Parts: sequence; structure tokens; C-alpha cells
Amino acid sequence: MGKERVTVIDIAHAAGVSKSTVSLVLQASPLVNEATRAKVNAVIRELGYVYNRGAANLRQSNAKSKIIGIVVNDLTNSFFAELAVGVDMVVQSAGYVQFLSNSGESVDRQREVIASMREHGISGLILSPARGTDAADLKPLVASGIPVVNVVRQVAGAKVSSLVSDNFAGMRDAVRHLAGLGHHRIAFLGGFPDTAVFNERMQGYRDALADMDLAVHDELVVSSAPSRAGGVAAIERALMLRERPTAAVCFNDAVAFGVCDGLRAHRLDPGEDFAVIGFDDVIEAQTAVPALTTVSVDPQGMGRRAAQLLLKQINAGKADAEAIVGSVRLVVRQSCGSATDKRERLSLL
Amino acid sequence: MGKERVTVIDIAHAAGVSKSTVSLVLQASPLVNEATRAKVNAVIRELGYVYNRGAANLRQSNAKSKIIGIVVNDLTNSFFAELAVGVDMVVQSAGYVQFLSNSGESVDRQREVIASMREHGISGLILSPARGTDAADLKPLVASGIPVVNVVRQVAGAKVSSLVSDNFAGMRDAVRHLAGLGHHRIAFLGGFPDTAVFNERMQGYRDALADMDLAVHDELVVSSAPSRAGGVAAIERALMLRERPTAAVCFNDAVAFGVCDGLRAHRLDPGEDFAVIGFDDVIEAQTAVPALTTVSVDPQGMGRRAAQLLLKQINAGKADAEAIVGSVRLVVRQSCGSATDKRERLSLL
DNA sequence: TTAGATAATTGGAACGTTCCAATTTTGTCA
DNA sequence: TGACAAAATTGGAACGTTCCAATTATCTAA
Repeated sequence: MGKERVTVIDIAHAAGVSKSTVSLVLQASPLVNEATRAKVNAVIRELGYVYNRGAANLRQSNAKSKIIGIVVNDLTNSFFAELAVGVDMVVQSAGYVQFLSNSGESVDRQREVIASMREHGISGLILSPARGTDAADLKPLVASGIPVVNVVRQVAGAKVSSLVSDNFAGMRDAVRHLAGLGHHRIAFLGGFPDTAVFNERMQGYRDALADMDLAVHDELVVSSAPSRAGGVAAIERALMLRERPTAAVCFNDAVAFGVCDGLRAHRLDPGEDFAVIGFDDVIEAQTAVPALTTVSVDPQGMGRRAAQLLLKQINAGKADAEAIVGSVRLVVRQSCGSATDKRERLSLL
Repeated sequence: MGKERVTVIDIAHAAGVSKSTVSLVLQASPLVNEATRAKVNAVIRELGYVYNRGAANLRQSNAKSKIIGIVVNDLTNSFFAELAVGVDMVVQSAGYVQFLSNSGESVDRQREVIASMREHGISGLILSPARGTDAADLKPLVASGIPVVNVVRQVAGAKVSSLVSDNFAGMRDAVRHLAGLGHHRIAFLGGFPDTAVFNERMQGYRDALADMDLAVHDELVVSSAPSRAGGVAAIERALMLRERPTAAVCFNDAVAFGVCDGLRAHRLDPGEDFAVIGFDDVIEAQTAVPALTTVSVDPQGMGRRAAQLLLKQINAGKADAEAIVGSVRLVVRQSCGSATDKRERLSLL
């Protein structure tokens, strides 16, 4: 099959023009005559030419490579998959192409993939940092003038833009809602305590309890892996307490689903016998039974915003870091058995 | 900040050697003296040099670019996310880097991303084709000698390797299992009938029913989107039948979870009042309550195998298409209320 | 010593593109 | 028709690397 690569020179030859003209056509320059353009394009199609972006990049090293990198810390978590999809949407429509990698929560792997991306000449990076990422890891990137946008998690001391959700307010609203429904013993389930996100949400939890004149009971805080399995384990522990909680806010939706599973294993009906609130609003939160009350973060929207922010910085040339805190909204569904909810359900009948 | 790019020549200059020597060092050639290598490496680190893979590729156009592309049809489906993670594992350890894109089930988008990948000089492609992909879409790729491995779905007439799971046997085993437990009315829920995967599974369903001397009732086949929401809708319809089914095999795990949700909404207990079997064995299948009985496909393993197959073809140079059908295994858990299962549960107490 | 082998190093051409300055073609108007 | 402007085209240099053939430095053994 086609062993030899077809180059711009072959095209020029076949079309009876110079390589410069072909180049102009490729860039859709207005300088070239309409008839010539048509002929060149015809030859291009005929010979099956494929543009060599590597060579082009080489020449215009100052310009941008039209690749943006994105690395997430856990692709198997649908939150991040959706985030990536959101990024892809805007990146694509801006004529860029996405280079997606998964660090799997390993800083070493993260370092590797970022290095590899640099070698390929990305013009910007969207990073959901692995746990334990140090500002020094990002230093060389920003030093070489490549815009970076951190999402979901901050990296302390890194001079890059960031887009995180309002963890504090989200959790505060969730707890207030439960307290408003009359719950006194509200557990905080799931998540690793050594992360900034955990601490922000925890702060919101404590703050809301204080607000509502409820005591903070340390045994009601049960940390675990931020996964479905972690949620099962956490509720398991919480139900072994002498004084059981009657409601829980969860570190994220995955934990919340696990909690629902665990409740059922104990013959408790989530939403009826026990109120559960999640965090993230992943896509299944709406269709699960009971539909999950959760703090909506809109991962796709977050991805879109991050991409827009990055593109803005790429186009501006200068990259002055801005820290954006995305607002967040409690979506009340069935899993917390609210009055509002029952009314809604009735009205649907 | 570092405006000027550091090149191999700068390194050569600073280290007092020629650019050729620096190049040799970069390639870890045994030809270069140990002392020189050390010095050059020191300078490289000191000046913050980053390798320009584009330029390298340009020179050694015959050789491989160390990029492999992977495009999936729905990244938000965790099956594909895990597949991608599996691919990443082996691709990474072979020194390649992964270029992941999402076609979102659109052939146009798929065409775009594949074109873009070609321009970037991928040395191989793993493709989970969007619905409606035509053999002609892959033609130019294979014509230019780039190995392609199709996963999950075949593309009729395309002369590329493929790796699909044994849909027929998997579904057949699932139905046999249910029939063996005494179920007579077994529904087939979810999936779009215009796909090859659907038809293979359907064939397994019919075959097993015939095997077990059970009648095929067309109303027990309810298609829907292959998603959680689709599963809810499908069981909803199935429960409206005069003669209800007592068990269901589902197109995939997402549908199965939706079916469980739908059953609960009708106050039916999945695993007790109604048997449910999924397909795929996504990660949540184990931790869900009830744990899902399902046909295990091991998406990560499939990704790994696909990547190995692709690398083999890349290294071999020649790409003779081979079609691999991955074997598949019924994993019995709680959701089908089997006798085995109850025994297991007891033994755990 | 020195011839011969081996180990290290090196300059220049090449990869496929874009940019620049220069040239040729076409168009306009007196 | 000539003079000038505008439009279209063009050759060559450059981007950062690798490869090749050629050169120089170092070692070995008689």
C-alpha cells in the first residue's frame, strides 16, 4: 500500500504550482486565486495527502500547536469522564485537539504524562491534580509560558489559574437543608481527610451545624475511600454507633450511592428511613432510585468553563492566574425525603 | 520567563560537544562515553531542555511516532473509561503515549478526530466504532499502513483486526442459568436492535430458550437506550404486561442497574422478587446492593489485550487482520437469587 | 614505537512545512 | 499603448532533530 508519504511538494508538482502556493491553500489564505485553490484541493484529495502537523509546528515554533492536554486523576470516576467530555466540547469547536491522560492518582505517572505532553508541544494544560501534587511539579510548565488551569483541586503555591467548586457553601447548604427537615444527628460520610476538598466540605458541615445550634459529634464523621465501596463501609460503621444518625451528607455521589446500598443491606429504605445527600450531581443521580438529592457541580459545565478559561489565556498570550470558585446548587430529589419532594411527587401523579 | 526555546545545539554549546553527541545521549546510545553522557545530561537538566518530538519525528519519518490513538464512542459510559485505562496501562509501559478522544457516537466527529490523529502521526489506532461506521471510513488509514484494532464492535468489511467479546455465549449462559433456577418467563431488556452486538446477544437469548424448551415471547423483548434511564423505561414496560416476566437478562450493566431501580419503584426487591442479570461486569457490579449477577467482560483486560495486539502489529510492521473473540464468564452474585448464592451468603455469616 | 583496531565524536544533509522578500501576472486608467 | 497598482505566485532559508559517512582519539599487541 501507499508506502511513500505524499508531501506538499508532490502536490505542487501534480498541480503545476509551487509548494508555497500549496501551503497557502492549506492555510486557506485569501491571497490565492480561486481557480488555483480548487485545482490544488482536487489534487490533494486525489493523492490522499495528509497534513504533517509536526513539520508545520517546527517552522512556526512561536505559534500554537493546536493541542491542549488534559490529565485527570481518576478516569474511571464518571465525574472526571464527564469533565473531560465538557473540555472536549469547547476545545474541539475552537479547532484544538485534546490529549487526554489519566494519572490514576499517582504523582509519578502524572509527572511522566505531563513531560510527554510538553514534548509533543501542547499549548495549554488542564489538570485535575493527583493527590500530593506539589507546586514544584508545575513550575517548569509555567516557566516556559504554557498556560495551566487546575480543576477540582488546588495546588498550594502554584501560580496557575484554578477552577474549583464552592465546597464550603455546597456542604453548608446540604446540612442546613437536613437540619431544616428536623434531623439532629447528621453524619458526614466518606472522603480522605488529608485533602483540601475534604476539609473545605468539612468546614461547611461544621459551620452549618453551628449555625443551626446543633452539636458536632466527632463519631459522626466517618472517612473512607471516595467510592461506592467506601460509602458502603462508611454507613456500615455509622450504623454501629450506639446513637445512630438519621441522615448523612456524603463526600460525593459515589459515596452516597454506596450509602444507599449499605442502608438497603440493613433493610433501611434510603429517603424514607434515612436521609442521604450527595455531592457532584453525576448523571446517574437523576435516574437512580431514589433519585439522589445532591449538590450539583455540573462536571461537564465545569469542563467547559475550564477549557474556555484556558483558551482565553492561550489567546491572550499572558497568563495571569485567576482563581475561580464555581457556584454550586443543592438539587433536592427523593433521597432526603423532604416535604417539598413529597409535594412534587404528588403533583406528578 | 524562558521565552527562547532551548535546543540540542544550545546544549551542545554549553557542554562543549557537538549536537550529534547530544542527540546520541538523548537516544541513550551505547556509543557515547560515560563521562560525556553525564556532563551532557547535567547540562540538559540545568538548562531545562525539553525534547522536541515533532522535529525528531520529522527526520525519522519512517520510524514510529510513539503515539497511539484511541477513540471510544461514549466516554461517559464507565465501560469505555475502563477500557481506555486498560489500554493506557500497556501502552504506557511500552513507552508510547495515548491520544484519547470521544466520538460521542457521531461518525462525523469520529472522522474528524481520526483525521486529526493522522495529522499528528499516530502509529496505531484502537477504535470502538461509533454506530454507523462504514468500512470506507477506515480505508485511508489502513491504506497508509497504520495498524487499526477495532474493539467491542466490528465494522463489516473493514480489513482490520478486531477484539470483541463473545456476546452469543455470554447471553446464552445467562439465560440458561435463569432457566436452571426455574424461571419460565425471562425478558430481554435494553439495547438498540440495529446493532450487531444486540443481535449477537439476542441470538444467544433465543438459542438458550430453545435449548431449554422454553417458548420465545416477542413481547418479552423490550429494547431501549443502553443506559440506566433506558433500563428504568424497559422494566416499566415489561411490568405492564398481562403476564409479567419473573426474570430478565439485560443488554448491559447500566440497563441492569436501571432495571433494579425500576423494580424498587414498584416495591419489588431485585434478587428476591425478580431475577436480574447484566452484561459487562463494570466495577460497580460487585459493590452494588444487591451485587449484580452479570456476564464478565473485564473492560480493562479487554483494553490491555487490544493494546497488546496493536503493539504487536506495530512492531511486526505488517498488519494482517485477526479477529479475536474474547471469552466471557457468568459471574453469579446476588441479583438473580440463586441457590448457590444463598448458600454463599449463609456461609459468610 | 607503531600499525591496526576500536571507541568516540563530528559536520552536514535531510525530513515537510511556513515565512519572507522578490518576482511575475493581471488589471486599471489615462 | 504605457505606466502603475494590485493580485498571485515563487524560490530559498529556516525550524530542531536524526542519520550517515568521515574524522579523531584511545587502546592493544607485537
